[in-house]
Amino acid sequence: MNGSPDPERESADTGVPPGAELMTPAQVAKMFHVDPKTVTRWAQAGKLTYMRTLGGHRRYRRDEVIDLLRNSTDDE
Amino acid sequence: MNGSPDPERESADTGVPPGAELMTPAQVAKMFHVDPKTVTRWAQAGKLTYMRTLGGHRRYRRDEVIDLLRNSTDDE
DNA sequence: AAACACTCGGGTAATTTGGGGT
DNA sequence: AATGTCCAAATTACCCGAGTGT
Repeated sequence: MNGSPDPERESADTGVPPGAELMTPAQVAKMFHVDPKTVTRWAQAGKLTYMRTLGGHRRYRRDEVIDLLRNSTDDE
Repeated sequence: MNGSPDPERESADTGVPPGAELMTPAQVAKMFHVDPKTVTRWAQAGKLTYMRTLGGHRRYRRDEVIDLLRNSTDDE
């Protein structure tokens, strides 16, 4: 039989470090209470880092959004 | 100083060459923050190479997924 | 053998994209 | 300069029942 016990049946380690999780435009838009289109403009303006799905949709980094939200939520 | 435990140990056990490890649809989906079904569409569209289990389930190359992720990142 | 999570298909809503205009 | 809305096309998300689990 199998000598190995079962060290790991389902490794959840996708290689995605904490803070690198991605968000959809709608998610970010709701956090700022703005239109998703506005979030897109921020991304295009280079104010927000993003990556794209293979279909071309943008995905935003959660940690960066949180950081931006902090800076804007606190009246500078 | 090395905080990293050890990124991979399966290759030593299975004899699979580095970078050739396979990922499930759910794993890939989490990395892109999309639905597993979407990953399937990418595969069907030829945007992602895949193998199949004997039962017909798709498996993706971690190597290629990581590369696609890095290339789609708009980080300058 | 049974149970549970995940994936397979298809089909149909909801979201996103890009450009243009207020 | 910055934001919200309208449009059409494309992409993605959720629904189901049935099969897989290197």
